[in-house]
Amino acid sequence: MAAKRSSVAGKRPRRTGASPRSAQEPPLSLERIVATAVELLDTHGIDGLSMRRLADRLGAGAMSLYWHVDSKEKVFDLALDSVLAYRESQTAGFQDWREDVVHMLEDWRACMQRHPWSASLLPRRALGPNILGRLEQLSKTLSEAGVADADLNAGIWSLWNYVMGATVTRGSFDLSDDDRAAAQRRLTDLSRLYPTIERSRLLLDDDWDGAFRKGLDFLLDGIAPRP
Amino acid sequence: MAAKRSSVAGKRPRRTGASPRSAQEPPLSLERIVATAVELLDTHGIDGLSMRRLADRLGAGAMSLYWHVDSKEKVFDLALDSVLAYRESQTAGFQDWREDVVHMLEDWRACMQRHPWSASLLPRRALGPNILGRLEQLSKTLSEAGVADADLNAGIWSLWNYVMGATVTRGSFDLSDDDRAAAQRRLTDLSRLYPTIERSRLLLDDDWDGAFRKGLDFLLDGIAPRP
DNA sequence: GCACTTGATCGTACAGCGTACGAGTGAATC
DNA sequence: GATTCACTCGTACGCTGTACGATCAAGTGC
Repeated sequence: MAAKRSSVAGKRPRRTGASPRSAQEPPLSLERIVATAVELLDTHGIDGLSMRRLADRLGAGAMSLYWHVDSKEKVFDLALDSVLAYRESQTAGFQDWREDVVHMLEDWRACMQRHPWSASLLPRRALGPNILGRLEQLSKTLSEAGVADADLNAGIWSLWNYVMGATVTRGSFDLSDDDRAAAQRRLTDLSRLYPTIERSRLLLDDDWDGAFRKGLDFLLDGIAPRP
Repeated sequence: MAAKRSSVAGKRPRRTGASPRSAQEPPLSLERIVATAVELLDTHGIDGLSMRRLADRLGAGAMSLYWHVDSKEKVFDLALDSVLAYRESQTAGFQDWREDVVHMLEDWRACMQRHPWSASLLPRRALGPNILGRLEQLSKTLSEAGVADADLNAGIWSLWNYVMGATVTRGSFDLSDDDRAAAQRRLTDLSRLYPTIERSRLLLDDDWDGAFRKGLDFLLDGIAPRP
């Protein structure tokens, strides 16, 4: 069971194995597999990724993937974490800790927005290095800002939850133009049932970025250490 | 295409059709299908629901389901919304609007916690009546509490996102005892990489309810109308 | 040069999936 | 008695993830 390969790739390239492939096709590697999986996910969505398709794109046989990877699940986990790579310098070091947090979380959200399938992968137990790294960064920033120890974990989690929720919600509520028209019609029909929603145009408003920022401010108002 | 049945069930029961089933087996109905799907999801998880299995449990042939339901996707949508049924009276009418909101959102979260598979279904475009109803209730409460119009939608979304995120996060971070031990070990190993996380025991803390409540308070602090 | 191990690839096969299609059934209606 | 309607279901197709074992190239020990 499990892959035969140890977690790290062998050092020497060891000229490619049995494959009589198109001669100069590069050999399989975890990196190539993950990168191609992301490609496939981006273009064909979460149902468009199958092991056979993935292997095809790599010019390999389907079962060859399993030497590098335990299972399809693992491919998903790796794809998710790979998409969340980050450079610390980009998102920290401003004057204000609030600004730091906003940058970090907006960047996180932007990453996931670029790869809409990633939201579907969130409810899985995947703590890759990038996810943990971002958590650490957030945690450190809040801690240094002077948030009380008793509030620290709750603060981290609430920010975290907020970002997760925003990306998940966006996936389910961001409507295509057709959907929008249909929703408009349906909502008008149903304005008796949902008058407040209808009046505020909650479902039709599409300033997601603005709303995200505003909600973040609400949250930070509550988290900020009291004088 | 699509189901031949119109959205509402026929009025007369019209004694059961061709099926030579075990005689007094009740006939198929949308309600029975959805209820059984939820059962199956609860016991076997999201991958445990297949149309064949579902039909088996109902004492029917697999293809019979498709007269009542467009596709498996639809079953998911219906199952999700059915689990989110609510009674308005249970979650509103307290003195304080904040208390109302807390009750509503804690109830929402509890519903989803009872059916862990529901978190995986969130990133889909499913606006069932129960989801919309709860949104409406939240929206109305905030509006009546005097939240400024300009802040209203952002407030609703941020609360919404927070709850969504909390249920999704819980799914991915709530560890079994074995996991917990492994994480403990791994985290200690990696405490160089993630010192702040390690020190705050962020991943080991399991007072989810408390943290949820606390984060909600942070958010409500920010949303509350200023005097 | 030869046997053997190791790293990597792949073909075949299996069980299961969602569902298109069309046939079949009994009751209601004309 | 013929027709229509509401509903059920068997078969079949193309697809899925992956277990198993065969295969081959390069490296190692003699």
